[in-house]
Amino acid sequence: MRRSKADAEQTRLNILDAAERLFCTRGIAQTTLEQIAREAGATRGAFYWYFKDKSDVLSAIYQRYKSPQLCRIETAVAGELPEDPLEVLEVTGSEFLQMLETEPVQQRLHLILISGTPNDDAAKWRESKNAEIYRLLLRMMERARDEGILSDDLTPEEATIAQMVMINGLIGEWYRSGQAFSLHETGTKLLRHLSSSLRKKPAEGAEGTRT
Amino acid sequence: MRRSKADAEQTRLNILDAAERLFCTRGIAQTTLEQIAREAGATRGAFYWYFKDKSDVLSAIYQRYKSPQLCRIETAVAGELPEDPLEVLEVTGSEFLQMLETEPVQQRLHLILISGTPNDDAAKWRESKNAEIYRLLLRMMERARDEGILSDDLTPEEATIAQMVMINGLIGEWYRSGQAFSLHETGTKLLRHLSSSLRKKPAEGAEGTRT
DNA sequence: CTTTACAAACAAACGCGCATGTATGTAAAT
DNA sequence: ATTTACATACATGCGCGTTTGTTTGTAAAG
Repeated sequence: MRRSKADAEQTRLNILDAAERLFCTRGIAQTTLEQIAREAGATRGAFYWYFKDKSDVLSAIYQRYKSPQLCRIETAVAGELPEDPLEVLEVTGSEFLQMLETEPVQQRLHLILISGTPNDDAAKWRESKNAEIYRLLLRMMERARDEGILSDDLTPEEATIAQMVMINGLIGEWYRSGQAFSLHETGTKLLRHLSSSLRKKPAEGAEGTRT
Repeated sequence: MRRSKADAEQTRLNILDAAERLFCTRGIAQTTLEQIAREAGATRGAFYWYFKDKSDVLSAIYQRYKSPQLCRIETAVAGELPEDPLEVLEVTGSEFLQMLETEPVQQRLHLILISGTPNDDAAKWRESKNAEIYRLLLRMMERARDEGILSDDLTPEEATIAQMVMINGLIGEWYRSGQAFSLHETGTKLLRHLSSSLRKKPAEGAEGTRT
C-alpha cells in the first residue's frame, strides 16, 4: 500500500502526533514504539522509516514546538514600540494559560516540556529552552527597570524568576491538583496580582487605578 | 550469610536509601532492581525479601517522608497562639527552601515528589499529598483573612495557590536552571515579596499599627 | 549446656515476556 | 526499472518475577 508523497508526509505527522499524545498521557519511558505506531494507524516499520529511535521522535516533537506567547514576547522585545513591558508579560502570560487550558495539544507539549527526569535524553534540551525563555523575559524586565516602572526591591533577575515561577508553577500546580481550578481564571488573577506587585508604587494618594 | 536482626534492618534501609538516590538521579522508570540492589551492596534476592516490587519500595520511600516544614505549619494551624499566619508561611517556606538547598536527601525526596509522569503508580499518591498540603495552607490563609490581614483582592484559595506556586515553582525553576541561582537567597526574597503583596495594605495616612 | 529443628535472610539460577533493532518482502509511485 | 514507503518476520537482549539453594541466628527440647 504505497502512498503518494503527500500521504507519506501525512503518516510522518500522524506518528509525531501519536507520540506526542502518548508521551504525555502515559509518559515517555512507558510508551512503546508499537503503541505509537498503532496509535498513528501504522506499524513500527513506518516509524523506523522516519525516525531513528524514540529519542529522535522526541527531539522532532521539540523542534516543531514554538510557543505563540514566546513569539509575542520576542516581537515585543524586538519592537521599538513603547509598550508597557510588565503589561506585555501579564497579557501574554494570561493568553498562554488560556491557550493551554483550551487546546489539549499545547497542554501535552508543555507537559512534556516541563516533565521528565533529570539527566535523561531531553534534559539538556529542556535546560537550554528554559534558559532561552529566561533571557527573553529578562530583557523585558530590564526594559521595565530602565523605564523606571519596576519596583525597587527586586532586581530584574529576581522579577524574571518570579514571572517564570508563576507561569510554570501554575501549570504544574494545575496538573498536580487534577485540574481542580480554572487555569485561565486563577492564572489571570494571580498574574495581575504579581504584575502589580512588581510595579513600582507611585507616591501616596491615588492607588489601584490602572491606566 | 544470615544476619542478625539489627543487620537485617540495616540492609532494608540500605535498599531504601539506594532506591531513593537512583530514583532521582536516573529516574524511577530508568532504574532497575539490579541497580538498586548493587547500590545497596546486596542482590535482587534481598530486594524481593523486603519489597514486593518497584512500586512497593516507592511507596515505602514516600511513607518515611514527612516534610519538616509541614510539621511546622501543622503545629501552627493547631496552635491557639496568635502567630501572624502570613509570616509563619513566609518563614517556614524560607526554611524549607534552605533545607532543600543544603540537604541532598531532601532534594531527592522532593524531586521524586514533584516529578514523574501523570497517571503512573505514584500519581494518585502525589495528588493526595499535594491536596493535603493545600488544605493545610488554606487553613492558614483563611485564618489570615479572618484576622483581616489578607489582601482584599485575593480569596484565601487564590492566595494558597499563589503560595504553593511560589514554593514548588521555585524548586522546579531551580532544577530546570541547573541550580543557576541560590534557592534560599532568591526564594527568601521572593517569598517576602509575595507575603507582603498578600498582606492587606493599611489605610491611608495615620493608623495601621501592627499588633 | 548441648543438640535439634526450624525459620530468617539472603544469593544464585532459571524462564518468561516484551521492547527494540534489523533484515527482508513487496506493492505502488516515479 | 528503480526507488519509495512502508509491512512483516526475525533475532537479540534485558528486566522482571519466581524458584531453589545455602548459610546462619535462635528458640525449644533434652
